Amino acid sequence: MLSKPTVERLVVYNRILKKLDREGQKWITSKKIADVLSRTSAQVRRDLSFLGKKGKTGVGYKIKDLIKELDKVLGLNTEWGLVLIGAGNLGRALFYYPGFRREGFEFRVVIDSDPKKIGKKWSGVTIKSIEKLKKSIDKKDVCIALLAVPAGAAQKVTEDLVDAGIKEILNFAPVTLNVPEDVNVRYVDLALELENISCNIVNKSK
Amino acid sequence: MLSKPTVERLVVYNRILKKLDREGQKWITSKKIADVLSRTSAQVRRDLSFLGKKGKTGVGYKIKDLIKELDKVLGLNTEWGLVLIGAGNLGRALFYYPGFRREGFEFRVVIDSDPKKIGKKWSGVTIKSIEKLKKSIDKKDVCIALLAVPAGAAQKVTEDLVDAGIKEILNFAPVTLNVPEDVNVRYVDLALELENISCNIVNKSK
DNA sequence: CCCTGTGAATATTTTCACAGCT
DNA sequence: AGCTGTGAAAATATTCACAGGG
Repeated sequence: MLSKPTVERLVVYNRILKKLDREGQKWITSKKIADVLSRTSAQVRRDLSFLGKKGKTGVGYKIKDLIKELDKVLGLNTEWGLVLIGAGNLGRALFYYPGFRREGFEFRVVIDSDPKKIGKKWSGVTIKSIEKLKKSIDKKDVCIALLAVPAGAAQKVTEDLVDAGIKEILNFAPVTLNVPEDVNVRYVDLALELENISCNIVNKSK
Repeated sequence: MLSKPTVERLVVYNRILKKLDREGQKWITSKKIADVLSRTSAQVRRDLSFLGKKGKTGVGYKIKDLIKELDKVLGLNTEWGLVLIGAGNLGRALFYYPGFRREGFEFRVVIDSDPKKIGKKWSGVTIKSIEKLKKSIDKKDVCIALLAVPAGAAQKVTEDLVDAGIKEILNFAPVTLNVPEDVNVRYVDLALELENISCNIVNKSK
């Protein structure tokens, strides 16, 4: 239950609903949500039906209730501690990305291998060496790692993360990581995103 | 033919094959590719079968041939011009991300709205104002836009991009974009990636 | 009458399993 | 013997379509 494609859509619905809520709207129909995303209303209803009965027949869904329910299912009513591995250009962009904090994700530990960076502070978080990983994440209650290191370093660092007890990794390095079964990796691969697009262009005519 | 999930996997196969090629390997089997990705060999064969008959029964695939074929299908045997919209932290990380150039993607135009940034140069590319968009991309033969602006600015900029003739957008802004039918948007939504992970953690026990 | 919730139908994707080539 | 390519089966995911509530 709650398949991957469904979760992928629920997070988007949640985002849309929060925007409507900020704009002062109270109620929404499955059709309206569907239209924003160019999907079918049946799919939206099916997806939302996993939250338990929440809609009002003939009227639609109460936005505030839906958000509350979605936040619960998506785990957004807690604070999540993050560790960032790699304080380069991409790492910095992630660290200062405003969208994380807003949804309860907080960088508590930053790791880099460059001695010139170690000891520097980013908004009060001191950049540490990988040796300090386990101690830091235990102390700061961190359970999700963001990996923004060069491809060549990624597998080694991943093993350090696994040793330190991390079970969830968001990987930006352009390599497939080898991890134990109980560790979950999500891939954000920027070059591959562009390749999907170029494939699109090339095969558009067909 | 060539469904979205298939393309999503083909780009990954291509990456793996290029690594093996650099390491000097000549031949590969579907099973070996599958193992790296924790998938089934049948799926790899099915995916690769869309390239036309390329495997050798009893032996496997010649890595160089596969790469050549994949590059062709994925549109990687050409140079692609990119325009970056938004020269903030994320924009800079994207601009200097080494993985793009390597696969033939080149930033040729950079746009920002901040007068303090306009006129500055990044590796020889001058940051311009949005008014210069159409002229710049026409001159520089750009067909893919990377959108790295704040949520509030994204829809407006998108319309400028569409007016300028862009048909492919890789959007990093955390909003759903409204575009004409013939314009394709791919979403990279960093906060939503983390929400998928937190949902994972919360529902892991179930 | 409008919109939800959901069985049933359809479409898509993945896996099985094996014939056939080397 | 080992591995590909692919029909056929199975599993997933999406859409249809309508009963039923307000």
